[in-house]
Amino acid sequence: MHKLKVRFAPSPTGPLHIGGARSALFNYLFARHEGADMILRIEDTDLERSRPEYEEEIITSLRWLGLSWQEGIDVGGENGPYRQTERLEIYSSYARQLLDSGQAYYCFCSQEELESERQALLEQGEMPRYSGKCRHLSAEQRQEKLDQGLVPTVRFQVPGRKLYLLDDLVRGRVSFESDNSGDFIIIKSDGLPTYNFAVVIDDVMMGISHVIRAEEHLSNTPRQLMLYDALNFKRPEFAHISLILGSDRQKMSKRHGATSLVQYRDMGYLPEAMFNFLVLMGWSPEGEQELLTPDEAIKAFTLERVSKSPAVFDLDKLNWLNQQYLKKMDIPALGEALRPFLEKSVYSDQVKSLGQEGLDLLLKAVHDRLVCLADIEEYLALIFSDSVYEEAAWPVLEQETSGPVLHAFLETFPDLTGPDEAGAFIKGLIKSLKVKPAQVYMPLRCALTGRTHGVELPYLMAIWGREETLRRLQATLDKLGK
RNA sequence: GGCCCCUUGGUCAAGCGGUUAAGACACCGCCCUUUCACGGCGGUAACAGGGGUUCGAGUCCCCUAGGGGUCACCA
Repeated sequence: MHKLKVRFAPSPTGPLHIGGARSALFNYLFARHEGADMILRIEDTDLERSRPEYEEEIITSLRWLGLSWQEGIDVGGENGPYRQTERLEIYSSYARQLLDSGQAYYCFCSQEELESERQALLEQGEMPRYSGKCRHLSAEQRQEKLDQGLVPTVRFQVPGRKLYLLDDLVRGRVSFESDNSGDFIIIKSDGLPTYNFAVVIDDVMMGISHVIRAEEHLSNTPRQLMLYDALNFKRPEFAHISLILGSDRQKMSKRHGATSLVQYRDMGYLPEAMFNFLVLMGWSPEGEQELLTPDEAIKAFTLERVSKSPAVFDLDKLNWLNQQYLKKMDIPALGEALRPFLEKSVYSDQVKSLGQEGLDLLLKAVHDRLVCLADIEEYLALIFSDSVYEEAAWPVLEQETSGPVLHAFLETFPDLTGPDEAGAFIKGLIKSLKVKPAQVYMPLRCALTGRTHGVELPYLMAIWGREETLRRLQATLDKLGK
Protein backbone atom coordinates (compact mmCIF):
# COMPACT_ATOMS: atom_id res chain seq x y z
CA MET A 1 0.00 0.00 0.00
CA HIS A 2 1.42 3.32 -1.07
CA LYS A 3 1.42 6.20 1.23
CA LEU A 4 -1.69 8.35 0.98
CA LYS A 5 -1.20 11.80 -0.42
CA VAL A 6 -3.34 14.85 -0.92
CA ARG A 7 -2.78 18.24 -2.44
CA PHE A 8 -4.01 21.78 -2.34
CA ALA A 9 -3.64 23.44 -5.73
CA PRO A 10 -4.67 27.08 -5.80
CA SER A 11 -4.42 29.48 -8.69
CA PRO A 12 -2.45 32.60 -7.86
CA THR A 13 -5.13 34.87 -9.29
CA GLY A 14 -6.20 36.51 -6.06
CA PRO A 15 -5.87 36.30 -2.31
CA LEU A 16 -6.79 33.06 -0.58
CA HIS A 17 -10.55 32.93 -0.36
CA ILE A 18 -12.48 31.58 2.62
CA GLY A 19 -13.62 28.66 0.48
CA GLY A 20 -10.11 27.91 -0.69
CA ALA A 21 -8.87 28.03 2.86
CA ARG A 22 -11.51 25.54 3.88
CA SER A 23 -10.50 23.17 1.05
CA ALA A 24 -6.88 23.44 2.11
CA LEU A 25 -7.87 22.83 5.70
CA PHE A 26 -9.85 19.70 4.92
CA ASN A 27 -6.95 18.34 2.92
CA TYR A 28 -4.67 19.10 5.83
CA LEU A 29 -6.96 17.48 8.38
CA PHE A 30 -7.36 14.40 6.25
CA ALA A 31 -3.62 14.15 5.71
CA ARG A 32 -2.76 14.55 9.37
CA HIS A 33 -5.50 12.16 10.42
CA GLU A 34 -4.38 9.48 7.97
CA GLY A 35 -0.69 10.09 8.31
CA ALA A 36 -0.65 11.15 4.68
CA ASP A 37 1.52 13.73 2.95
CA MET A 38 0.23 16.95 1.54
CA ILE A 39 1.46 18.85 -1.50
CA LEU A 40 1.09 22.52 -2.28
CA ARG A 41 0.97 22.99 -6.03
CA ILE A 42 0.47 26.23 -7.90
CA GLU A 43 -1.83 26.17 -10.91
CA ASP A 44 -0.69 29.22 -12.79
CA THR A 45 -1.57 28.31 -16.37
CA ASP A 46 -3.76 31.38 -16.72
CA LEU A 47 -1.02 33.76 -17.75
CA GLU A 48 -3.38 36.72 -17.84
CA ARG A 49 -4.50 36.56 -14.26
CA SER A 50 -1.72 34.78 -12.39
CA ARG A 51 0.54 36.98 -10.30
CA PRO A 52 3.58 36.00 -8.23
CA GLU A 53 2.54 38.23 -5.35
CA TYR A 54 -0.68 36.26 -4.96
CA GLU A 55 1.36 33.09 -4.73
CA GLU A 56 3.21 34.63 -1.81
CA GLU A 57 0.05 35.84 -0.21
CA ILE A 58 -1.62 32.46 -0.47
CA ILE A 59 1.32 30.75 1.19
CA THR A 60 1.36 33.37 3.93
CA SER A 61 -2.35 32.85 4.50
CA LEU A 62 -2.05 29.08 4.72
CA ARG A 63 0.82 29.36 7.19
CA TRP A 64 -1.09 31.89 9.22
CA LEU A 65 -3.96 29.43 9.50
CA GLY A 66 -1.48 26.94 10.88
CA LEU A 67 -1.30 24.56 7.94
CA SER A 68 1.85 22.82 6.77
CA TRP A 69 2.74 20.49 3.93
CA GLN A 70 5.53 18.07 3.10
CA GLU A 71 6.05 18.92 -0.54
CA GLY A 72 5.43 21.97 -2.58
CA ILE A 73 6.35 25.18 -4.13
CA ASP A 74 8.11 26.63 -1.09
CA VAL A 75 9.46 23.48 0.55
CA GLY A 76 10.55 21.46 -2.46
CA GLY A 77 10.23 17.73 -2.84
CA GLU A 78 11.00 14.95 -5.24
CA ASN A 79 7.93 15.38 -7.45
CA GLY A 80 8.60 18.94 -8.52
CA PRO A 81 8.51 21.35 -10.04
CA TYR A 82 5.34 22.35 -8.26
CA ARG A 83 4.42 25.28 -10.42
CA GLN A 84 2.53 24.27 -13.53
CA THR A 85 4.21 26.77 -15.83
CA GLU A 86 7.44 24.93 -15.05
CA ARG A 87 6.03 21.60 -16.18
CA LEU A 88 5.04 22.44 -19.72
CA GLU A 89 7.18 19.74 -21.39
CA ILE A 90 5.39 17.14 -19.34
CA TYR A 91 1.99 18.29 -20.54
CA SER A 92 3.09 18.47 -24.16
CA SER A 93 4.49 15.00 -24.12
CA TYR A 94 1.18 13.61 -22.87
CA ALA A 95 -0.70 15.73 -25.40
CA ARG A 96 1.60 14.23 -28.04
CA GLN A 97 0.70 10.78 -26.83
CA LEU A 98 -3.03 11.47 -27.17
CA LEU A 99 -2.50 13.03 -30.57
CA ASP A 100 -0.53 10.00 -31.75
CA SER A 101 -3.09 7.53 -30.50
CA GLY A 102 -5.88 9.45 -32.21
CA GLN A 103 -7.56 10.45 -28.95
CA ALA A 104 -6.87 14.11 -29.53
CA TYR A 105 -6.64 16.38 -32.56
CA TYR A 106 -5.59 19.83 -33.63
CA CYS A 107 -8.33 22.41 -33.82
CA PHE A 108 -7.92 25.54 -35.90
CA CYS A 109 -11.20 27.19 -35.12
CA SER A 110 -10.79 30.80 -34.09
CA GLN A 111 -12.31 32.11 -30.92
CA GLU A 112 -14.63 34.32 -32.97
CA GLU A 113 -15.77 31.33 -34.97
CA LEU A 114 -16.43 29.33 -31.84
CA GLU A 115 -18.30 32.20 -30.28
CA SER A 116 -20.65 32.63 -33.22
CA GLU A 117 -21.30 28.88 -33.35
CA ARG A 118 -22.12 28.99 -29.70
CA GLN A 119 -24.54 31.85 -30.24
CA ALA A 120 -26.22 30.06 -33.13
CA LEU A 121 -26.75 26.94 -31.04
CA LEU A 122 -28.07 29.01 -28.16
CA GLU A 123 -30.61 30.70 -30.43
CA GLN A 124 -31.86 27.34 -31.62
CA GLY A 125 -32.29 26.36 -28.00
CA GLU A 126 -29.50 23.84 -28.30
CA MET A 127 -26.80 23.52 -25.76
CA PRO A 128 -23.55 25.13 -26.73
CA ARG A 129 -20.89 22.56 -27.33
CA TYR A 130 -18.14 22.18 -29.87
CA SER A 131 -19.26 20.79 -33.21
CA GLY A 132 -16.18 18.67 -33.72
CA LYS A 133 -15.57 20.09 -37.13
CA CYS A 134 -11.77 19.88 -36.91
CA ARG A 135 -11.98 16.28 -35.81
CA HIS A 136 -11.53 14.82 -39.23
CA LEU A 137 -9.14 17.19 -40.93
CA SER A 138 -6.80 15.37 -43.28
CA ALA A 139 -3.06 15.71 -42.96
CA GLU A 140 -3.07 17.97 -45.99
CA GLN A 141 -5.76 20.24 -44.62
CA ARG A 142 -3.89 20.44 -41.36
CA GLN A 143 -0.67 21.36 -43.09
CA GLU A 144 -2.47 23.97 -45.13
CA LYS A 145 -3.79 25.68 -42.01
CA LEU A 146 -0.38 25.55 -40.38
CA ASP A 147 1.16 27.07 -43.49
CA GLN A 148 -1.37 29.87 -43.26
CA GLY A 149 0.17 30.61 -39.90
CA LEU A 150 -2.84 29.47 -37.86
CA VAL A 151 -1.98 28.39 -34.36
CA PRO A 152 -3.98 25.35 -33.28
CA THR A 153 -5.31 24.19 -29.98
CA VAL A 154 -5.37 20.53 -29.07
CA ARG A 155 -8.75 19.03 -28.38
CA PHE A 156 -9.52 15.81 -26.61
CA GLN A 157 -11.86 13.58 -28.54
CA VAL A 158 -14.64 12.67 -26.17
CA PRO A 159 -15.77 9.05 -26.46
CA GLY A 160 -19.36 8.71 -27.59
CA ARG A 161 -22.22 7.30 -25.51
CA LYS A 162 -20.21 6.25 -22.56
CA LEU A 163 -21.29 6.30 -18.95
CA TYR A 164 -18.79 7.54 -16.40
CA LEU A 165 -19.30 6.55 -12.81
CA LEU A 166 -17.71 8.24 -9.87
CA ASP A 167 -17.86 6.95 -6.34
CA ASP A 168 -17.28 10.18 -4.55
CA LEU A 169 -16.23 9.88 -0.94
CA VAL A 170 -18.69 12.47 0.21
CA ARG A 171 -21.39 12.48 -2.44
CA GLY A 172 -21.67 8.78 -3.13
CA ARG A 173 -22.15 7.45 -6.64
CA VAL A 174 -22.48 10.06 -9.34
CA SER A 175 -22.90 9.25 -13.00
CA PHE A 176 -22.28 11.24 -16.16
CA GLU A 177 -23.05 10.66 -19.80
CA SER A 178 -20.07 11.38 -22.04
CA ASP A 179 -22.32 12.83 -24.74
CA ASN A 180 -23.08 15.77 -22.53
CA SER A 181 -19.63 17.06 -23.14
CA GLY A 182 -18.22 18.27 -26.43
CA ASP A 183 -14.59 17.75 -27.39
CA PHE A 184 -12.70 20.00 -25.03
CA ILE A 185 -9.39 21.80 -25.33
CA ILE A 186 -6.43 20.35 -23.49
CA ILE A 187 -3.68 22.57 -24.91
CA LYS A 188 -4.46 26.22 -25.53
CA SER A 189 -3.09 28.11 -28.50
CA ASP A 190 -0.48 29.68 -26.25
CA GLY A 191 0.85 26.18 -25.69
CA LEU A 192 -0.27 25.98 -22.07
CA PRO A 193 -2.47 23.16 -20.82
CA THR A 194 -5.99 23.77 -19.64
CA TYR A 195 -6.95 23.04 -16.06
CA ASN A 196 -8.67 19.74 -16.75
CA PHE A 197 -5.63 18.36 -18.52
CA ALA A 198 -2.88 19.63 -16.25
CA VAL A 199 -4.65 18.64 -13.06
CA VAL A 200 -4.97 15.02 -14.16
CA ILE A 201 -1.35 14.70 -15.18
CA ASP A 202 -0.01 16.39 -12.09
CA ASP A 203 -2.17 14.46 -9.69
CA VAL A 204 -0.96 11.22 -11.22
CA MET A 205 2.69 12.20 -11.49
CA MET A 206 2.73 13.49 -7.97
CA GLY A 207 1.16 10.35 -6.60
CA ILE A 208 -2.01 11.94 -5.27
CA SER A 209 -4.28 9.32 -3.72
CA HIS A 210 -7.17 11.54 -2.67
CA VAL A 211 -8.44 14.62 -4.45
CA ILE A 212 -10.36 16.68 -1.93
CA ARG A 213 -11.75 19.84 -3.49
CA ALA A 214 -14.78 22.07 -3.71
CA GLU A 215 -18.02 20.95 -5.27
CA GLU A 216 -17.71 23.42 -8.11
CA HIS A 217 -15.28 20.92 -9.61
CA LEU A 218 -17.74 18.06 -9.56
CA SER A 219 -19.03 18.74 -13.05
CA ASN A 220 -15.45 18.95 -14.32
CA THR A 221 -14.72 15.53 -13.00
CA PRO A 222 -16.17 13.53 -15.92
CA ARG A 223 -13.78 15.26 -18.31
CA GLN A 224 -10.95 14.35 -16.01
CA LEU A 225 -12.16 10.77 -15.77
CA MET A 226 -12.08 10.56 -19.56
CA LEU A 227 -8.48 11.69 -19.49
CA TYR A 228 -7.53 9.21 -16.80
CA ASP A 229 -8.92 6.44 -19.00
CA ALA A 230 -7.40 7.74 -22.22
CA LEU A 231 -3.95 7.99 -20.66
CA ASN A 232 -4.30 4.69 -18.86
CA PHE A 233 -3.91 6.34 -15.50
CA LYS A 234 -5.21 4.95 -12.29
CA ARG A 235 -7.81 7.26 -10.81
CA PRO A 236 -7.39 8.68 -7.34
CA GLU A 237 -10.27 8.81 -4.89
CA PHE A 238 -12.38 11.94 -5.10
CA ALA A 239 -14.15 13.87 -2.38
CA HIS A 240 -16.13 16.94 -3.35
CA ILE A 241 -16.95 19.15 -0.44
CA SER A 242 -19.83 21.57 -0.66
CA LEU A 243 -19.49 25.28 -1.09
CA ILE A 244 -19.54 28.08 1.43
CA LEU A 245 -22.35 30.50 0.65
CA GLY A 246 -23.10 34.08 1.58
CA SER A 247 -26.13 34.99 3.69
CA ASP A 248 -28.28 35.16 0.55
CA ARG A 249 -27.29 31.58 -0.28
CA GLN A 250 -25.25 32.69 -3.27
CA LYS A 251 -21.61 31.80 -3.69
CA MET A 252 -19.51 34.00 -1.40
CA SER A 253 -18.40 37.15 -3.16
CA LYS A 254 -17.16 40.63 -2.42
CA ARG A 255 -20.57 42.01 -1.70
CA HIS A 256 -20.93 39.64 1.24
CA GLY A 257 -18.12 41.51 2.94
CA ALA A 258 -14.67 40.18 3.61
CA THR A 259 -13.96 37.02 1.63
CA SER A 260 -10.23 36.53 1.97
CA LEU A 261 -8.30 35.16 4.86
CA VAL A 262 -5.97 38.14 5.12
CA GLN A 263 -8.92 40.43 5.55
CA TYR A 264 -10.00 38.47 8.60
CA ARG A 265 -6.47 38.43 9.91
CA ASP A 266 -6.29 42.19 9.55
CA MET A 267 -9.56 42.64 11.36
CA GLY A 268 -8.07 40.83 14.28
CA TYR A 269 -9.49 37.35 14.06
CA LEU A 270 -7.17 34.81 15.61
CA PRO A 271 -5.91 31.96 13.44
CA GLU A 272 -7.08 29.43 16.03
CA ALA A 273 -10.59 30.85 15.86
CA MET A 274 -10.58 30.86 12.09
CA PHE A 275 -9.29 27.30 12.05
CA ASN A 276 -12.01 26.23 14.45
CA PHE A 277 -14.67 28.10 12.50
CA LEU A 278 -13.66 26.67 9.14
CA VAL A 279 -13.47 23.15 10.54
CA LEU A 280 -17.09 23.43 11.58
CA MET A 281 -18.23 24.57 8.13
CA GLY A 282 -19.33 21.38 6.50
CA TRP A 283 -17.95 19.01 9.07
CA SER A 284 -18.85 18.12 12.61
CA PRO A 285 -17.22 15.91 15.18
CA GLU A 286 -19.06 13.20 17.05
CA GLY A 287 -20.46 14.57 20.23
CA GLU A 288 -21.23 18.14 21.09
CA GLN A 289 -17.87 19.80 21.25
CA GLU A 290 -17.72 23.15 19.44
CA LEU A 291 -14.36 24.42 20.59
CA LEU A 292 -11.66 22.28 19.00
CA THR A 293 -7.92 22.59 19.00
CA PRO A 294 -6.17 21.64 15.76
CA ASP A 295 -5.03 18.38 17.32
CA GLU A 296 -8.53 17.51 18.42
CA ALA A 297 -9.85 18.30 14.95
CA ILE A 298 -7.16 16.16 13.34
CA LYS A 299 -7.95 13.28 15.62
CA ALA A 300 -11.67 13.43 14.92
CA PHE A 301 -11.66 14.28 11.22
CA THR A 302 -13.07 11.82 8.73
CA LEU A 303 -14.59 12.37 5.30
CA GLU A 304 -17.64 10.34 6.33
CA ARG A 305 -18.68 13.17 8.58
CA VAL A 306 -18.37 15.83 5.91
CA SER A 307 -21.70 17.38 5.03
CA LYS A 308 -23.16 17.21 1.54
CA SER A 309 -25.11 20.40 1.73
CA PRO A 310 -23.63 23.86 1.38
CA ALA A 311 -23.02 26.00 4.45
CA VAL A 312 -23.85 29.66 4.90
CA PHE A 313 -21.02 31.74 6.29
CA ASP A 314 -22.12 32.93 9.72
CA LEU A 315 -20.19 35.91 10.98
CA ASP A 316 -21.97 35.77 14.36
CA LYS A 317 -20.53 32.37 15.01
CA LEU A 318 -17.04 33.43 13.95
CA ASN A 319 -17.32 36.39 16.28
CA TRP A 320 -18.35 34.17 19.13
CA LEU A 321 -15.49 31.76 18.49
CA ASN A 322 -13.00 34.58 18.27
CA GLN A 323 -14.19 35.98 21.56
CA GLN A 324 -13.83 32.56 23.15
CA TYR A 325 -10.23 32.31 22.02
CA LEU A 326 -9.49 35.86 23.03
CA LYS A 327 -10.80 35.21 26.51
CA LYS A 328 -8.64 32.15 26.85
CA MET A 329 -5.47 34.19 26.33
CA ASP A 330 -3.62 35.55 29.31
CA ILE A 331 -2.81 39.23 29.55
CA PRO A 332 0.72 39.04 28.13
CA ALA A 333 -0.50 37.01 25.17
CA LEU A 334 -3.33 39.42 24.58
CA GLY A 335 -0.90 42.31 24.66
CA GLU A 336 1.28 40.55 22.16
CA ALA A 337 -1.61 39.87 19.80
CA LEU A 338 -2.84 43.40 20.18
CA ARG A 339 0.51 45.04 19.61
CA PRO A 340 0.19 45.69 15.87
CA PHE A 341 -3.26 47.15 16.42
CA LEU A 342 -2.00 49.42 19.18
CA GLU A 343 0.92 50.52 17.06
CA LYS A 344 -1.15 51.51 14.10
CA SER A 345 -3.85 53.13 16.21
CA VAL A 346 -4.40 56.87 16.02
CA TYR A 347 -3.92 56.77 19.79
CA SER A 348 -0.59 54.96 19.65
CA ASP A 349 1.25 57.81 21.37
CA GLN A 350 -1.18 57.91 24.25
CA VAL A 351 -0.90 54.14 24.59
CA LYS A 352 2.88 54.46 24.84
CA SER A 353 2.60 57.11 27.52
CA LEU A 354 0.59 54.67 29.59
CA GLY A 355 3.65 52.61 30.44
CA GLN A 356 3.54 48.90 31.16
CA GLU A 357 1.37 49.25 34.22
CA GLY A 358 -1.22 51.35 32.48
CA LEU A 359 -1.19 49.06 29.49
CA ASP A 360 -1.88 46.05 31.69
CA LEU A 361 -4.80 47.90 33.17
CA LEU A 362 -6.12 48.63 29.74
CA LEU A 363 -5.72 45.01 28.65
CA LYS A 364 -7.53 43.73 31.71
CA ALA A 365 -10.29 46.22 31.16
CA VAL A 366 -10.99 45.11 27.59
CA HIS A 367 -10.12 41.42 27.88
CA ASP A 368 -13.63 40.04 28.21
CA ARG A 369 -15.25 42.41 25.79
CA LEU A 370 -13.18 42.25 22.63
CA VAL A 371 -14.81 40.38 19.79
CA CYS A 372 -11.91 40.90 17.47
CA LEU A 373 -8.61 42.65 17.99
CA ALA A 374 -9.50 45.61 15.81
CA ASP A 375 -12.24 46.44 18.31
CA ILE A 376 -9.49 47.82 20.52
CA GLU A 377 -9.70 51.06 18.56
CA GLU A 378 -13.14 51.93 19.83
CA TYR A 379 -12.03 51.31 23.41
CA LEU A 380 -8.98 53.47 22.89
CA ALA A 381 -11.28 56.19 21.61
CA LEU A 382 -13.39 55.81 24.72
CA ILE A 383 -10.33 56.26 26.89
CA PHE A 384 -8.27 58.81 25.02
CA SER A 385 -10.61 61.12 23.21
CA ASP A 386 -13.17 63.50 24.58
CA SER A 387 -16.58 62.04 25.17
CA VAL A 388 -18.89 61.64 22.25
CA TYR A 389 -22.31 61.66 23.81
CA GLU A 390 -24.81 59.15 22.64
CA GLU A 391 -28.52 59.94 22.71
CA ALA A 392 -29.30 57.49 25.47
CA ALA A 393 -26.82 59.14 27.83
CA TRP A 394 -28.82 62.31 28.41
CA PRO A 395 -31.90 60.81 30.07
CA VAL A 396 -29.58 59.05 32.51
CA LEU A 397 -27.73 62.23 33.32
CA GLU A 398 -30.93 64.17 33.78
CA GLN A 399 -32.39 61.79 36.33
CA GLU A 400 -33.22 63.46 39.58
CA THR A 401 -30.63 61.52 41.55
CA SER A 402 -27.84 62.00 39.08
CA GLY A 403 -26.91 65.58 39.92
CA PRO A 404 -26.22 64.96 43.61
CA VAL A 405 -24.32 61.79 42.84
CA LEU A 406 -22.05 63.48 40.35
CA HIS A 407 -21.37 66.42 42.63
CA ALA A 408 -20.65 64.19 45.55
CA PHE A 409 -18.23 62.30 43.38
CA LEU A 410 -16.62 65.49 42.19
CA GLU A 411 -16.07 66.72 45.72
CA THR A 412 -14.83 63.55 47.34
CA PHE A 413 -13.02 61.53 44.68
CA PRO A 414 -9.54 60.95 46.04
CA ASP A 415 -6.18 60.60 44.41
CA LEU A 416 -5.95 56.86 44.02
CA THR A 417 -3.59 54.22 42.81
CA GLY A 418 -5.59 51.43 41.26
CA PRO A 419 -8.88 49.99 40.12
CA ASP A 420 -9.58 48.24 43.42
CA GLU A 421 -9.44 51.50 45.28
CA ALA A 422 -11.62 53.19 42.72
CA GLY A 423 -14.14 50.39 43.01
CA ALA A 424 -14.12 50.67 46.77
CA PHE A 425 -14.63 54.39 46.55
CA ILE A 426 -17.71 53.99 44.36
CA LYS A 427 -19.15 51.43 46.72
CA GLY A 428 -18.60 53.81 49.60
CA LEU A 429 -20.37 56.50 47.69
CA ILE A 430 -23.37 54.25 47.13
CA LYS A 431 -23.52 53.53 50.82
CA SER A 432 -23.22 57.06 52.02
CA LEU A 433 -25.72 58.45 49.54
CA LYS A 434 -28.16 55.62 50.17
CA VAL A 435 -29.06 55.15 46.52
CA LYS A 436 -29.24 52.14 44.25
CA PRO A 437 -25.98 51.05 42.62
CA ALA A 438 -27.36 51.70 39.19
CA GLN A 439 -28.10 55.27 40.19
CA VAL A 440 -24.41 55.80 40.75
CA TYR A 441 -22.77 53.64 38.11
CA MET A 442 -24.88 54.68 35.18
CA PRO A 443 -24.72 58.45 35.60
CA LEU A 444 -21.03 58.19 36.32
CA ARG A 445 -20.46 56.14 33.22
CA CYS A 446 -22.42 58.55 31.09
CA ALA A 447 -20.73 61.56 32.63
CA LEU A 448 -17.25 60.18 32.16
CA THR A 449 -17.61 58.57 28.73
CA GLY A 450 -20.81 59.89 27.22
CA ARG A 451 -21.91 56.31 26.72
CA THR A 452 -24.16 53.80 28.39
CA HIS A 453 -21.86 50.90 27.61
CA GLY A 454 -18.15 50.43 28.03
CA VAL A 455 -15.38 49.02 30.14
CA GLU A 456 -15.36 48.74 33.93
CA LEU A 457 -15.46 52.18 35.51
CA PRO A 458 -12.82 51.48 38.18
CA TYR A 459 -10.36 50.54 35.44
CA LEU A 460 -11.13 53.67 33.51
CA MET A 461 -10.57 55.79 36.57
CA ALA A 462 -7.33 54.05 37.35
CA ILE A 463 -6.09 54.59 33.82
CA TRP A 464 -7.09 58.24 33.80
CA GLY A 465 -6.06 59.20 37.29
CA ARG A 466 -7.81 61.73 39.44
CA GLU A 467 -7.20 64.81 37.38
CA GLU A 468 -8.42 63.47 34.06
CA THR A 469 -11.37 61.72 35.65
CA LEU A 470 -12.54 64.92 37.26
CA ARG A 471 -11.88 66.95 34.15
CA ARG A 472 -14.20 64.69 32.20
CA LEU A 473 -16.84 64.84 34.85
CA GLN A 474 -16.65 68.61 34.95
CA ALA A 475 -16.91 68.80 31.17
CA THR A 476 -20.17 66.91 31.28
CA LEU A 477 -21.49 69.01 34.16
CA ASP A 478 -20.71 72.13 32.15
CA LYS A 479 -22.66 70.76 29.25
CA LEU A 480 -25.56 70.02 31.53
CA GLY A 481 -25.37 73.52 32.97
CA LYS A 482 -25.38 72.26 36.51
C1' G B 1 -31.98 25.67 -21.07
C1' G B 2 -28.95 20.56 -20.66
C1' C B 3 -26.23 17.95 -17.03
C1' C B 4 -24.82 17.34 -11.88
C1' C B 5 -25.32 18.22 -6.62
C1' C B 6 -28.15 19.74 -2.38
C1' U B 7 -32.90 20.39 0.98
C1' U B 8 -33.73 19.13 9.64
C1' G B 9 -35.22 25.86 13.57
C1' G B 10 -32.90 32.62 11.12
C1' U B 11 -27.57 30.22 10.76
C1' C B 12 -24.02 25.91 11.67
C1' A B 13 -25.61 21.14 12.60
C1' A B 14 -26.60 15.76 15.35
C1' G B 15 -29.59 11.92 13.47
C1' C B 16 -27.47 6.75 9.46
C1' G B 17 -36.11 2.64 10.25
C1' G B 18 -38.75 2.99 16.36
C1' U B 19 -35.72 9.68 19.81
C1' U B 20 -40.11 13.96 24.15
C1' A B 21 -35.95 15.41 16.75
C1' A B 22 -29.45 16.68 20.25
C1' G B 23 -25.98 20.70 20.71
C1' A B 24 -23.89 25.58 19.16
C1' C B 25 -24.48 30.80 17.24
C1' A B 26 -28.14 34.59 17.07
C1' C B 27 -32.66 36.26 19.61
C1' C B 28 -35.77 36.70 24.21
C1' G B 29 -36.28 36.12 29.64
C1' C B 30 -34.31 35.27 34.55
C1' C B 31 -30.06 35.02 37.89
C1' C B 32 -25.06 36.60 39.24
C1' U B 33 -21.65 40.87 39.52
C1' U B 34 -24.34 46.33 44.72
C1' U B 35 -23.42 49.43 36.85
C1' C B 36 -22.55 48.06 30.94
C1' A B 37 -20.23 43.57 29.79
C1' C B 38 -18.49 38.43 31.13
C1' G B 39 -20.67 34.12 33.21
C1' G B 40 -24.84 30.74 34.74
C1' C B 41 -29.89 29.00 33.97
C1' G B 42 -34.14 28.78 30.94
C1' G B 43 -37.30 29.89 26.55
C1' U B 44 -39.10 30.74 21.29
C1' A B 45 -37.93 28.08 16.85
C1' A B 46 -37.02 22.73 12.19
C1' C B 47 -37.55 17.36 9.26
C1' A B 48 -39.75 21.81 1.64
C1' G B 49 -44.46 19.36 -0.56
C1' G B 50 -46.74 14.91 -2.52
C1' G B 51 -46.77 9.84 -3.43
C1' G B 52 -44.95 5.03 -2.32
C1' U B 53 -41.99 0.76 0.60
C1' U B 54 -42.64 -0.77 5.80
C1' C B 55 -46.07 -2.91 11.60
C1' G B 56 -43.38 1.78 11.80
C1' A B 57 -39.94 7.02 7.81
C1' G B 58 -36.36 13.03 9.20
C1' U B 59 -33.94 8.38 7.99
C1' C B 60 -35.16 3.95 1.91
C1' C B 61 -37.47 4.77 -3.42
C1' C B 62 -40.13 8.03 -6.99
C1' C B 63 -42.23 12.74 -8.43
C1' U B 64 -42.77 18.04 -7.72
C1' A B 65 -40.91 22.53 -5.89
C1' G B 66 -36.86 25.46 -4.27
C1' G B 67 -31.60 26.45 -3.93
C1' G B 68 -26.71 25.85 -5.78
C1' G B 69 -22.88 24.37 -9.22
C1' U B 70 -21.28 23.70 -14.17
C1' C B 71 -21.58 23.97 -19.36
C1' A B 72 -14.67 28.96 -21.75
C1' C B 73 -8.28 28.78 -25.43
C1' C B 74 -10.62 30.47 -16.12
C1' A B 75 -9.10 27.48 -12.75
